[in-house]
Amino acid sequence: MLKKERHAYIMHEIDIHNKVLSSDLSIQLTASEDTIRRDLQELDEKGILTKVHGGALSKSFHFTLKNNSVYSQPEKKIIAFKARELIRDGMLVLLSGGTTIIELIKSLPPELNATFITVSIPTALELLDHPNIEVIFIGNKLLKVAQMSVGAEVNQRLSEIKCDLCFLGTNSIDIENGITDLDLEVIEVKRAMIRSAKKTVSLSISKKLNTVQRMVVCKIEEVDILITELDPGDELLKPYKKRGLEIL
Amino acid sequence: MLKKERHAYIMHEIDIHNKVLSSDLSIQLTASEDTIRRDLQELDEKGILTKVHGGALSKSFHFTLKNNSVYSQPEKKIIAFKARELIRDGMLVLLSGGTTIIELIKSLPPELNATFITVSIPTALELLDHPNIEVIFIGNKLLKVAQMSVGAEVNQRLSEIKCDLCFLGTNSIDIENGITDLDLEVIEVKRAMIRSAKKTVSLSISKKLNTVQRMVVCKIEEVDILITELDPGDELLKPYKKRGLEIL
DNA sequence: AATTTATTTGCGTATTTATGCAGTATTAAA
DNA sequence: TTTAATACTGCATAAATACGCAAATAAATT
Repeated sequence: MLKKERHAYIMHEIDIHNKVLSSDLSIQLTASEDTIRRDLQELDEKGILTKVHGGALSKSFHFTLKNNSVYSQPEKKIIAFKARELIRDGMLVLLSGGTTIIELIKSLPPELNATFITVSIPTALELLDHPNIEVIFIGNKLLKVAQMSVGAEVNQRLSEIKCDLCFLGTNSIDIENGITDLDLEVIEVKRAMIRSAKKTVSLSISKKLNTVQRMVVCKIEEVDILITELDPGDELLKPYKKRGLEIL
Repeated sequence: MLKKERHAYIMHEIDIHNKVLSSDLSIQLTASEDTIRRDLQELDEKGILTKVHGGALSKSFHFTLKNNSVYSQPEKKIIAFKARELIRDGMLVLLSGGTTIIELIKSLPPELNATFITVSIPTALELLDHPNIEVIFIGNKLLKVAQMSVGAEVNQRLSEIKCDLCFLGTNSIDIENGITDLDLEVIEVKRAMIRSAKKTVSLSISKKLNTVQRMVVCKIEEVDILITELDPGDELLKPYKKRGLEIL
C-alpha cells in the first residue's frame, strides 16, 4: 500500500465519519500505528484534517472524539461477529441504532450484497461507508436524544415493509419484562420494527442482561434470537433458552 | 521492448488499477527499476499520472477536491453568518447538504426556535446538536456519494411541504445555466426542494461562481438570494444583481 | 554497409525515504 | 490518583531513489 493511497483512504474516512481512530486505521490499512500517526501528522501539516489524541478529526466538523467515539469494546466485536453470520446476500435487514449495531456494520464483509433499512442517523452514516449494500432511511421527525426518526408516520411506513431480519441494539432485557427502554417514542418505533420483521435478533452485552427500564418494547417471546458475547452454554443464558429463544 | 510500448502498458495498468508499483512493472516489462522509474517520471512530467515513492497513481486518485472545500472554511463562515440573518423564530427551513450548510448550522444561535427539514445525513447529524430546533428528515433510498435521500418518493414528499426558505449549498452557478450539478438523482431532489420553498437561497463561495457542471438544477431566475463571502457590491456579482437576484 | 551520433538502458554506489520497534513520556479515562 | 491507552524519541532496517558512467541500442549520416 502506497503512502498516498493510505492518505486518500484516511481522507475518505474523514469525509464520511468526520473522525478516524488510529487504532482502526492501523487494522484497516495493515500498517503499524506509528505509520498511521505519521500519516495523520502529515495530513495535519497540510491542513486538511486535525490530529488529536487517538486519531484525527475533520476540519469542517469539529466534534470531540470523546462525544461520539466507540471505544470498541471487545464484547461488541464478538457480538457483531456472531450477528453477521445471519445475514445473507439479497436479504432485507432492519437495523436499530446503538454502538453494537455500528460494530455489526463495520464487520460486514465488503462483498455482501443486501439492503438495509434504518431509522437511526448514525447507523445510516455507517452503512453509507459500505461499498455494496443499499441503504434506505425511514425519515420523519428526529428525536434528538436517540438520533433517530420517531412518530406515527415512521411506524406506518415500517408496517408496510416485510424484512427478513431485525437487529435491535438492546439496552435492557430480562425474562419478566422482555426488552425495555426509556422513551415512549422510541419504543413505539422499535415495536413497529419487530412487527415488520420475520425474525427479531436482540444484541446485548451481558451487562445489560436482566436489567429493566421504564417501558416495555416487547415480551421476551417476541425475540427470536439473542446474541451476547458469552458462550451460548453460559449459565446466565439458560433461562432465556428455556423461554424458547435461540442463543448465539 | 520499446519505450513507447512500455509507456502504453503502464498507462493501461493505471487505467485498470489506478496504481502501479515500480517493482511490479520491472518484472512485467523485464526492465530494470531504473528504467521504469525514468518512464514514470516522464509520464508524470507529461501530466498523465502522478509519480509517488514506490510507483505511480492515477490522476483521478487525487483528493484535492476535498482539500479545497476544507481550505475555504473562513469564506464559508462568512457566508454562514450572512445566511443565518434570514432565519427567524417559527420558520420552516429546508437545507441541502454540503460543508457550507454545516457551517450555517453551527452558526445558528442556541435560542433559535425553528423547524428544519433536510434530506442529507450529515446535515441532519449536525442539526441534532442544536438544543432547540426541531429536525425533520425526509428519508428514502440513500445515495452513497451524496450521503442523501433520493428518488421519486422524496420528491413527492417535498412537494407536500411549503417552506419559508430553502438553502442550497451550491457547487456550480452561472448566469447562462443557473445552478448545475453532477448527479441526476441529486438534481431532481434539489429541484423539488426549490419548488416547495417560498424563497430559494444559494450559498456559494466565490470560487464556484461562473462554473458549470453537467446537469441543470434550475435557471438563475429561480434563485431569489445569492450569498457569497464577497462584498455585495463586488464586480463579480454585478451580473447576478442585473438578473434580479438579491445579493448578500 | 559502415560510421557517426544520439538516445536509451543497466549497474554500482551513495543518499533519501518509509516503516517498524523498543523504551519512555504523556495524556486521558476510571 | 491510578491505570491504561496513546504519543514521542531515537534507532535499525529495508526499500526506493538519484547520479554518474559505461554499454547497448536505435537513428542518422556518409
